[in-house]
Amino acid sequence: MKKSKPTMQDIAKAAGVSKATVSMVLNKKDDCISEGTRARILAIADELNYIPNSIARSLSTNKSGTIGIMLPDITNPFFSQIARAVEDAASDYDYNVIFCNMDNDIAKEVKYTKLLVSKLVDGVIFVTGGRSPESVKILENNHIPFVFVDRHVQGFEHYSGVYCLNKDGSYEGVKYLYKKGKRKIAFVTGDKTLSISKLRLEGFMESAMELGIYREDWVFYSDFTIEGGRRITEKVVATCDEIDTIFYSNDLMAIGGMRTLRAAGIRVPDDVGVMGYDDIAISGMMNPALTTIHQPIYDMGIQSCRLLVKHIRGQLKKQKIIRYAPEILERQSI
Amino acid sequence: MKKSKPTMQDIAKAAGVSKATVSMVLNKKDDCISEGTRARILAIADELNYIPNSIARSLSTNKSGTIGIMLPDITNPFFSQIARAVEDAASDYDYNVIFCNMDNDIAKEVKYTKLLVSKLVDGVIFVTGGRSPESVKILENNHIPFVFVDRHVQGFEHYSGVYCLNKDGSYEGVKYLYKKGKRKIAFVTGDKTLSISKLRLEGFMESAMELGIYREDWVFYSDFTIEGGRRITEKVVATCDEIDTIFYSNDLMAIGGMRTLRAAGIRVPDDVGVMGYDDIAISGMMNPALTTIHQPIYDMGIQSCRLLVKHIRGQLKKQKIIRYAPEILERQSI
DNA sequence: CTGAAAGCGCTTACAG
DNA sequence: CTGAAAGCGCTTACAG
Repeated sequence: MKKSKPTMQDIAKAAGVSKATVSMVLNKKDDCISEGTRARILAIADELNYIPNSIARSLSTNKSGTIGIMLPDITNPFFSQIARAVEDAASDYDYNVIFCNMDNDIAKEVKYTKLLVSKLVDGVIFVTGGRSPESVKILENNHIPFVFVDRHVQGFEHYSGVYCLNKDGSYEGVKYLYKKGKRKIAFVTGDKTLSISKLRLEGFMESAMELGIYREDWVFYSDFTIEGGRRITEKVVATCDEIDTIFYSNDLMAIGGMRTLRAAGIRVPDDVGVMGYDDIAISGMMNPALTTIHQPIYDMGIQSCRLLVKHIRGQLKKQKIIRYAPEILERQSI
Repeated sequence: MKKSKPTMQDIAKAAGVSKATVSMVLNKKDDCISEGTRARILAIADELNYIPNSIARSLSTNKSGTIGIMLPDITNPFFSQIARAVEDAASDYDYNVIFCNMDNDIAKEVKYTKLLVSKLVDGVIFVTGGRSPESVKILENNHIPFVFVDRHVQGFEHYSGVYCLNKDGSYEGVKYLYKKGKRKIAFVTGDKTLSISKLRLEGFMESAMELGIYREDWVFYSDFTIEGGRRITEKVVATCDEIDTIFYSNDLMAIGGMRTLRAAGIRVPDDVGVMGYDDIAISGMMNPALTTIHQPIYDMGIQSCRLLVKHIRGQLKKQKIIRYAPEILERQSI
């Protein structure tokens, strides 16, 4: 029942050595410490339930042992999956992870970035295609390594990141739909300022044009949420009743959309087919199960963290970009 | 282009004052600093893009400004919702949050707890009804405040926590089903070692017995995941074809279960009704939309963080428990 | 094989 | 109104 946490000093006193010696054995830099001293120190540390003060450690070493992950919203299954992967990988390297919900809000982004800098995070995973390069610049000025996942910040295309080829996904998606006999395809894209929105739209347009089925008035804009999907689908239903397929550029919108279609008495896939993008965990549970573009979300998270750790350790001379290929996952909504 | 982060010393030198003075103005404890000095210091700090080193600050103040949240799996919508709420509330108080995925693994739990202690977290939100009190004891020994959410650790029932009355939920749920004409109800409970599993089962049993519809062989055990729901549902379908309802003790299992029922050609709600528990965000999007027991998940998260902060600030003399009442949310699966 | 000492960047009484 | 000094709990050359 000691009033406060034991320190190295306490152990040192009890063992009759200096705290330098204690530090060495506790950090396994004890090549040259006698077996007896080491055993004694270890025993005392154990008995005292000693837990090192890593804040003090950080102050000397200038490393915090924590990384940050900045994402739009942990509640979105896509991001929680990434966060999970990052944390799993980080944990293997003995890093903790601080998460920050940005909500696509630049002010929040900057505020959090500064907080992470002040906490001396060793690196950050950036999963928010902020319209503003400000936060990234702050990181750079403070020499904190970062890697993008899924989406990058404008002007930082060549920095380290892990992506899944977005343009290819929607490009191939349209081809698949065409092969399935679909000719009247509406496309719903997300937040215009995001690189992934643009890329997915580009892929759609290119493919649809090549096949001669592109119609400008069948392209709709919404945001990447269930609510966004519901809202825009009402509009799609109201404005064009001749379409045979809705291709949503993420699963969350597709899920919201299917709900709206159902409420409107439109059957999926009989009356209209629905295609998603991402393949979040829940998509296979929908009724009908959602046909979508699969991305290896978990793997992307793992790789991003490994990449980050390499940067932190200085094992990478230059920026590195990892690209995955998306795959069409056929289920029942087409 | 300075090689390393500017410190208070740098500002002090540039302003021709001591770092004590700089510290005071930057921390707004500047009642007695002349307007001129303050302005000068602020201007220099701004020009240098000074970001305080909060690690150093922590070492002096013995507070880290971060809290930890320990949960089973951030990928589970229930927990990501809590995590989101906690982070929102924490952010209002200028706390960062570190999240840890426990996976119901005691070894991980203990490891993470020590890590959080070593990082000097100011408090922790504990959302994992660990079978073992070990982690909680470590927290206690190190005088780190914690509050439970949703589930508590055995033997710590009287510690601060935020709960939704679990027994009441399933108790009322059965009554509701009975009122709907259901008499042959199978109940699927989760991990036996968790307090919420026991409580929900108790509520079910009590209610079913009162109504004279309890059948021991209609109680099934699985775990709180989609996969767990799928697996157990196969068994339910195989062993009893006379049941008219399956009451799952969380939504994730119900969602998995509906998938299995569909695959088996069993229609919901026509052939068998399905009832969930939790009301996670996705439940309303299912087809049929899931009838479930609503819990105010987000609010619970917010309250837990506020409670924690009060503990941290020493504004609470004793432990405090907040209880919410669950509500039946009628949708279409019954 | 081990200790004394300086330093990491702050905060906080205490003086003046 | 402001500065000098000690201290937070570690790590890390450097001596011996």
